Amino acid sequence: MSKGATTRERILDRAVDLVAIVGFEGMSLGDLAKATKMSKSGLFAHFESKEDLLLGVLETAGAHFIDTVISPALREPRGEPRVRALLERWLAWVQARESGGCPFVAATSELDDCPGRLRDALVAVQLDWIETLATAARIAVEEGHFRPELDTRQLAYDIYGISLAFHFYHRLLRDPEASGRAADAFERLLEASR
Amino acid sequence: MSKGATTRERILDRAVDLVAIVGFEGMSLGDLAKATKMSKSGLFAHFESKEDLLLGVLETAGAHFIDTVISPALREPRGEPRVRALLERWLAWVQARESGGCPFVAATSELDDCPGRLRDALVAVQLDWIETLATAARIAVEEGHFRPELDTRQLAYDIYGISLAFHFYHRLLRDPEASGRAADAFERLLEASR
DNA sequence: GACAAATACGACCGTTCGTGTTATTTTATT
DNA sequence: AATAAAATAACACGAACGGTCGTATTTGTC
Repeated sequence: MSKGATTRERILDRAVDLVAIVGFEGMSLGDLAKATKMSKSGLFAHFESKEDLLLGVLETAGAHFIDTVISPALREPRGEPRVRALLERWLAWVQARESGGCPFVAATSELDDCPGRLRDALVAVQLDWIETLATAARIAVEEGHFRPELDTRQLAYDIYGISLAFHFYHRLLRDPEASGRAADAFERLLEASR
Repeated sequence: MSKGATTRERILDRAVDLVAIVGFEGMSLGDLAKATKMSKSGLFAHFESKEDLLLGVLETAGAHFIDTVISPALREPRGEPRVRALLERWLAWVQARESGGCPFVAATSELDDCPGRLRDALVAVQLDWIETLATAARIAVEEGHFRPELDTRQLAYDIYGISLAFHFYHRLLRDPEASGRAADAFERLLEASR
């Protein structure tokens, strides 16, 4: 791989962290230049525009998400264990970034009213995630772990809610019981799905 | 009331709407000046600093929230009807702002990593809301609508999650089934609480 | 109607924004 | 070692940022 591509990746990796902390709009090229110890122009030469850079950030974050949340969970046995792994990995994904939280959550509030490629990319990532949850649930039905008539897309919604509530309790309220609350809600949800 | 105070309120009202759309960091004094048809300096004379203005925005939004969500719900009969009203009013509060959504949700991602008066004010509003939910649930236990051993603070967490998932489904994904999903989740939650 | 206070304005400050252009350094190839 | 190419830096730009200031206009009081 060329040095340019390597540098580009390094920039995007730092940008993902920064975006999670200061938000999409909040991250300036100057900030990112300092964080990467590059000049603003040297950094910017790797991208056509700031929107292009931010698209790269979403892409990179998506790849990280797949690597650290989805792929490991998919290696768990089909059925309930896999569903369980998906939530647990997601919680860990949020907790691992002690400052910033989930970059997709951070991006949502800023982009939900701004039509464009950035918003589209974010929606695509979120739909993929929800689809992954629903599919894992459907497999759990097939495996006989969950009730046959279970609405798996509704289950995906429910898990999504538990995740978001955790994110807010943990990061805004700094509630030490956040993960306990999430676990409690999740166990009851699984129980009701069997 | 003096004319100055009236103008200040008018500014803050517009600012609440604007903040919900473009976010806390996203709203510039210039934008707000245009939205209020005032000069930037004439507008700014009503505030010590931008942080002071944003604190006013949080305060104003909090007052609106109490008027349109909490107070009407508290007029419902004690117990389950009141709990139900709280969620329904919250969903309506989000849907009413067709652009922007809930200003507190918008503010959270931007402020959760920025210690200061703004963050403190936001946390206070959210804690009040969660407290309100938990109290309504506790009353429902007293009234015999819910199980005596119900963990009412956990129920508040669960409702919080349903609300957030709705916000994201509705505003980011533009899912037309968002409110149906929320209703479904809520009914099951109530059922399990009885 | 005069006058003081309250309110709003336009012009402007220094800074930073995203984004070009141009020059210098680093890397790869011969 | 020389040279072409790639990568980075330096610098400049117009616009917008939060914020200040002196002045004009409106307002309420006598």
